[in-house]
Amino acid sequence: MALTRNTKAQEEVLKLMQETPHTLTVDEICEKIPLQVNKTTVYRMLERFVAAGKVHFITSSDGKAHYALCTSCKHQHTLHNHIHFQCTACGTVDCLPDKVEIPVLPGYQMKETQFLIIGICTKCAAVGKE
Amino acid sequence: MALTRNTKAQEEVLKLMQETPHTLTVDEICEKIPLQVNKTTVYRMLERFVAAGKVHFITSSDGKAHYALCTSCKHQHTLHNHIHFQCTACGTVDCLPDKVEIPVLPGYQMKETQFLIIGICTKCAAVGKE
DNA sequence: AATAAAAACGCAACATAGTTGCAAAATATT
DNA sequence: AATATTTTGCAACTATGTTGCGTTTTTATT
Ligand SMILES: [Zn+2]
Ligand SMILES: [Zn+2]
Ligand SMILES: [Zn+2]
Ligand SMILES: [Zn+2]
Repeated sequence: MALTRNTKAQEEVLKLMQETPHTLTVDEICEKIPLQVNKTTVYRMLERFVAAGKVHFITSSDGKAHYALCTSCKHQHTLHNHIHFQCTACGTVDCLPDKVEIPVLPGYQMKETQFLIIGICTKCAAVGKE
Repeated sequence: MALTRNTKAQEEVLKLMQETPHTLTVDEICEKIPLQVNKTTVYRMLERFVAAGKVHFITSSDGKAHYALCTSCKHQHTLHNHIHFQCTACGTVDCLPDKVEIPVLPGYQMKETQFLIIGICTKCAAVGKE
């Protein structure tokens, strides 16, 4: 399932995601985008991006979906073995360059992976020490 | 924050969790428990269990919380480095014995970890091959 | 056993994230 | 320009989880 049409809304969302150094929730996208776009539209758009392998998402511990462009995962679209860090102080969720060794699980069929570490990010930790 | 009082409801929930080989959601607990317990009560109960280090939870990719007793994590209550497997066929989420090497992240303060692999579990994969 | 304090519970109302159906608008194709 | 298909907006809805508050249960004290 690939993207078939170019729209202003899609362009804007992709541009915002390229310019943002961390993951974004649907609400954040709706807020920060210069164009007014309905949340349902953003949900369905992201669904298409994920299906096309352009975007992946990580579910934070409180159950919200955070979306990011697929940059380090050119070949394996589904098995994202990089780590995500959720900061409980500033609320951001980041894609980290650090990767995890995915173990072999005989008998299981892996489709997707989500590695999440929760804590205080470097910025917030630095502020705390001042 | 430790448990201070024993109640029928808490006993039943712990017993159910001990007897169940996979994680449980709050709704599943409310359904399967022989005693009628309000969902708010179960939520608060699990919150206490988690704070006491008796229980941990994993958030599935669709944002639901799945709870399990802490068995393999006697010492480090928060950093659960075992893997969780979410089956998209039967919906179950399991604690697997397989563990992940948690990388060192300089500058970050880790509090909690959630490692999730999504796919088809051994049981459902076997059924598919018949 | 009666009393009192604290913890746990139930209920209703609420908050939020995400979904669905359908009609309208935008895009690509002829 | 006409047509077919994709994408969008809206409103209503579902589901998970939370909050406030009054009541009940548990436990400790008298
Ligand atoms: Zn932070
Ligand atoms: Zn990522
Ligand atoms: Zn299964
Ligand atoms: Zn577990």
